[in-house]
Amino acid sequence: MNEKSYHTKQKDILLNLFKSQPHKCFTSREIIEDESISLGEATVYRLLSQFVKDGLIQKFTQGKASLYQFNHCGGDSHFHMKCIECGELYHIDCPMLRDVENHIAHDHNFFVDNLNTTLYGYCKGCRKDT
Amino acid sequence: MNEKSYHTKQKDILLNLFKSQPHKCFTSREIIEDESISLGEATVYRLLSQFVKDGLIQKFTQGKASLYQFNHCGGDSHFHMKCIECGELYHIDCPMLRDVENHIAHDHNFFVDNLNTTLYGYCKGCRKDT
DNA sequence: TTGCGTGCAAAGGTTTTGCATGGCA
DNA sequence: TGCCATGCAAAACCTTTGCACGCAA
Repeated sequence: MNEKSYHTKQKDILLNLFKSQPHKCFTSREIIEDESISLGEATVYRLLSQFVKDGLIQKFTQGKASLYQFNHCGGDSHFHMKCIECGELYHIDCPMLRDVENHIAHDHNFFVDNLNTTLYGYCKGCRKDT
Repeated sequence: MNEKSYHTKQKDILLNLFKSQPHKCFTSREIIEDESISLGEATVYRLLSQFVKDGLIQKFTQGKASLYQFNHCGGDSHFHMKCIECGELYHIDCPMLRDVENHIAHDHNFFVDNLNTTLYGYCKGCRKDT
């Protein structure tokens, strides 16, 4: 809107972090503790929510902590899968899952928001422990 | 599996709360502050995560707070979908979703645990607000 | 110069953990 | 009687807020 916004060094630094690893999900902690960045805690949170609002990055909540990721392509449709055992987060971008979304929408009248959805389960390495 | 577990008064009290309002979502705070229950804070959290693990209740993370709700359906295989807008929980049991599980397992090496997975999105009635 | 942005510290809220006691089997 | 469960308090986290100073325009 008509918000006055300054262009600061900190904004560049943080945005470049996301751009440098556009497929990586960052936790706020990870960013705050990054020595090569060294931004104030409050600043990180303020910039993150600002970026989210501006559509530069995406936020999704996973349990207690939030994850942030560069938004490479506006409506990029992919799912997240989190391993219950090791905690690793996986991305899956596959045409079949789009079909699933459509199927659920048409046959079950539910419109999945894959940005807010995380599939839980076990990854290849952790499966044996089940 | 070979976990020793005692049957306690507190477990009954908490489980009965969920059973008494099987469609209601409770926040941890709500439960802790319920005078008629009066369970210790730590106990509530411990029992909640225990119930979740046992499949007795389901946990949803919506924004900051976690929500807990009775899980009517024992261990059978189907997915849950929760409307972000109205909070209603839907069940979906459809052969296609089994195919999806298999697909993810075979082609993406991830083994979805549908008991712990909830799809978030908008139901038919709430979709217009999106 | 103006006033937004930053960083520090403190506050606020949720969940976890340590430890002594209580209660089930 | 063993040993898990409970409850209290403290700790551990994540995130927000207040405030003085710094810095962009």
